[in-house]
Amino acid sequence: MLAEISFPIPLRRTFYYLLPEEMELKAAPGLRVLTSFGSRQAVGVILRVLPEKDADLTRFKELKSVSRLLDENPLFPEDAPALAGWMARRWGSPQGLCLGAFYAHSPLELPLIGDAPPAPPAALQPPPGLEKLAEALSSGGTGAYLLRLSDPERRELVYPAIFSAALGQAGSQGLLVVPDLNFIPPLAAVLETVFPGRVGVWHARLTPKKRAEVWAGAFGGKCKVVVATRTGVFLPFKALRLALLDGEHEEIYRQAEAEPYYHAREVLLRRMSALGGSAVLSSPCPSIESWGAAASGGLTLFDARSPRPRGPGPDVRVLDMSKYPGDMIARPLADRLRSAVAAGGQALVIAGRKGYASRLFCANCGWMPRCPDCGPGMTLLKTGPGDTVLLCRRCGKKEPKPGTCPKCGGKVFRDCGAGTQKTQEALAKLMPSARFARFDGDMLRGPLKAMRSSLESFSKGDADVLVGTRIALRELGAPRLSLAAFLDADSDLSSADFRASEKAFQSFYGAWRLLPAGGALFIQTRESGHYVFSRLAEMDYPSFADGELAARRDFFYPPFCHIVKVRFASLDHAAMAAEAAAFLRELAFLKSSGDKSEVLGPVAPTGQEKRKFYSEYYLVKAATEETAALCLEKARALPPPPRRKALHRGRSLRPPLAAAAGYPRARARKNNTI
DNA sequence: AGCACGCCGACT
DNA sequence: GTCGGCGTGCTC
Repeated sequence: MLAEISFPIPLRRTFYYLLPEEMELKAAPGLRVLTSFGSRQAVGVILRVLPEKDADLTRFKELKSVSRLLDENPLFPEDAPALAGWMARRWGSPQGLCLGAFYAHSPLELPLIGDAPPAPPAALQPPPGLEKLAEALSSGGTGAYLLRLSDPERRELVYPAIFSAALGQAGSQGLLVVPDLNFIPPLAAVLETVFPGRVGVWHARLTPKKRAEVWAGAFGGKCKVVVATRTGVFLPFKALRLALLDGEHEEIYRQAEAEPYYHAREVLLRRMSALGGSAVLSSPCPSIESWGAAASGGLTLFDARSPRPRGPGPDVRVLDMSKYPGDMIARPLADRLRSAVAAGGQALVIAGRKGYASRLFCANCGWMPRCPDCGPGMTLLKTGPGDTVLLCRRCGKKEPKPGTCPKCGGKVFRDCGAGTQKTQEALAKLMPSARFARFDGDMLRGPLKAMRSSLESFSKGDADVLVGTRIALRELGAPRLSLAAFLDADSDLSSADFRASEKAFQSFYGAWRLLPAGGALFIQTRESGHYVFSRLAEMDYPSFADGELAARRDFFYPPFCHIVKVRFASLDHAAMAAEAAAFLRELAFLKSSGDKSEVLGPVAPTGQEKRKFYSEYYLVKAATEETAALCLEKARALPPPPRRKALHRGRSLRPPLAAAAGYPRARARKNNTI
């Protein structure tokens, strides 16, 4: 008998190994094996056990034998190979890497499973409005729910009650996935009161010893609940009954930087459905995908916002920056900032993303160039030293920088858009005596201590002003917050991402929720006519989400289609064009498919003709998941153009360029959700 | 991914 | 003369 084995390597192939006779009966899909692989030993996972006659072995001179069977039972009762296969098709990564995500932390020798004490959880009264959800979860069975919470603080009340209701059965386990490392300690602490001594935490910064311990706790059942970051969706559980995804709209759940690509929300839903357990997606402002799923019945919506008689909420003011040409901080905001801080309040200032392309405007009248083809404001792009052009981030159109303002004839232009540092300097000038703290994306990467101390200085009240990027929002607890301001909402809105409006609204909404009734939310923009602002006044998320969903339907975007982004890159422009043309020929079948599937592009996002490196991408909007997967396969199967060895001679090219030199390689990946 | 092999420049 | 950097090819 043979075993078809998958290894955690970036290869889209599996390998056949001979099964020694004594393993023939024990071998089964989902079990790990130790084998010799090339010149080393490697752990792989059996996908299939098959007789020799069923495999095409003509290409091999000899078959190696499996050296050791590592497991007696699959680590994942939900069939990890099937889930990994689905992931591989859905996001286009090699199945071996997808499977590798599940098995990555499994020890060679599985831990002995001790008997877990069958302590019943402390029975908690479900919070008002959630009795039905608690009832549904406690009755067992399969379910997928969308939970709308009002304040972040309520999570610590609601989540323990939900887990308490769902995990009444002895041996059943729960998983709580959070978007941020900093959320783990407080949530683990409140769960600890329900399941004393049986709460594990899981994240990338665990020490090896702790990691092994929690892994074993989840696997063996000692952990009743694990509180985890994104990678927790791949943990093995003995009897997982409930998985709760906190902040389900957060972008962090999408892994797009390294293979395997995946979206933790979808993996979790799929996994719980395979297991026959329940999944709860929680957010104060659900993703439009989940909102759509709730509308179509895929998710059951529970609204658990506390009925708070807020009266008039915080003041929302959209400042049209074309009225304040040249100002980084408009006068009304500056005044309010000063008075808020003088009165002992705290202010949160959200700067545009660090390093984001800036916008050009006339210093005299505030006129701002817009894309003549599709409308949004154009961003400034440096093409060389002292050389800039205007770029539309939506369609990729480029325009020369105007010499004079077409509206007023002014000759002086300024650009806006500033990072957190520059912003802090400007604010310090405005309020010389204020104490500042800063929080941007870099701090998530840096040492935990630095991150915590920066946030704590604000949450404890030591700092008056926190300057940060959008991510500072979800980190925040601020006792005396009375003002929040977005200095440059346009950097979000002019993004090419079809999710731009959704993300912008979620940010505004997130800041608004942090504010007390007398507080104020300021938004600076040069796009005050943009439709997200028309819905800001009432801060009614459902009405925004309904409108957004309708727009997605009209313009055929997710969740109504599946998007495949295919990028071409090469040093050789002609070769790239040829490859792209070949790709478009392959996709000709879309037109005759009779559905709404279509191809957009090409878009050259960096688009610099003068550079020696070219790239462009296409967006395939596929009507079904299967069509999307097919397009992904077609892109991948494109014949590689002839290699040009000459380029590899002499001094070496750095890897990305080296890859581009030989192959104008097509890289494709699926980037929609649900 | 990892690992070996082979080609060249560099250094005891 | 070897050492080692990296480009290239292979893994049942």
